[in-house]
Amino acid sequence: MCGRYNLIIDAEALIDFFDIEHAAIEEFSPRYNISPSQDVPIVRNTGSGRVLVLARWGLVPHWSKEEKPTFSTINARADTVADKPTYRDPFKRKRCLVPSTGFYEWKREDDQKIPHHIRLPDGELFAFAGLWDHWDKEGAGFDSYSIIVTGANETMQPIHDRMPVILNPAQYNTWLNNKHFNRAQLESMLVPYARTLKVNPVSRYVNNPKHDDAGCVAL
DNA sequence: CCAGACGTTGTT
DNA sequence: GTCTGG
DNA sequence: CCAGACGTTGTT
DNA sequence: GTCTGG
Repeated sequence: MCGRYNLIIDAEALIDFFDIEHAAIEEFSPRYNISPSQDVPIVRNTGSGRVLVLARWGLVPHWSKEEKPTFSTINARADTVADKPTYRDPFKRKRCLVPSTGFYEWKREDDQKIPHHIRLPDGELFAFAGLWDHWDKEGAGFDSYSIIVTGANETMQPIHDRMPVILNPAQYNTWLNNKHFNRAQLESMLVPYARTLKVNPVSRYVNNPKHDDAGCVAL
């Protein structure tokens, strides 16, 4: 599972790394502690280039009567994403990239839960495989998204048995091509990350969603 | 047919 | 214990 | 994911 | 909107 992550980078680097055609966000400050329900940058493909937009973490299906779903949609299981009513259509036509520089998982030890920060070897930018949808009510709509999760890879195993799907840059175009749907090809991308990750225990400071500074990635 | 769910994880 | 808010 | 609330009425 | 359960 993935219920908290960070995006410690400035807008310029984000736009550069993801080859963004149009950035539909006013401004962006590095985020150390992104929580569900918050508006966060995601990358979508419009057909004429990639756009960076703000979307709410926790996918609200277009058919939802309420502005908030009555069930958790922050994550979608890789093995059922093609079949679940909430994710089936987004999987076909509304795939997105969710930029990140690291995520947090809580390791259970006895009766304690110790937060860990997981990132790429050099803390570089990467992307989770995501799905989005648009909810609208009398013109007042918004975009929201979910992060796809799968089993843990070798590095993650000691911490937690699940992890978010991390895509490689070589896969971005195929994942974002919402005009072409090949279920088997797309599902083959939703696997545990093949490379080694860096895992560090951090202070419980990160536990509080109100905290959003460098203290979140320190011990 | 209509009503009600639509999700994930962890724990018992 | 369980739900809501961030 | 964790933190924090979890309730009602009447009065200012 | 669409599927499942009754």
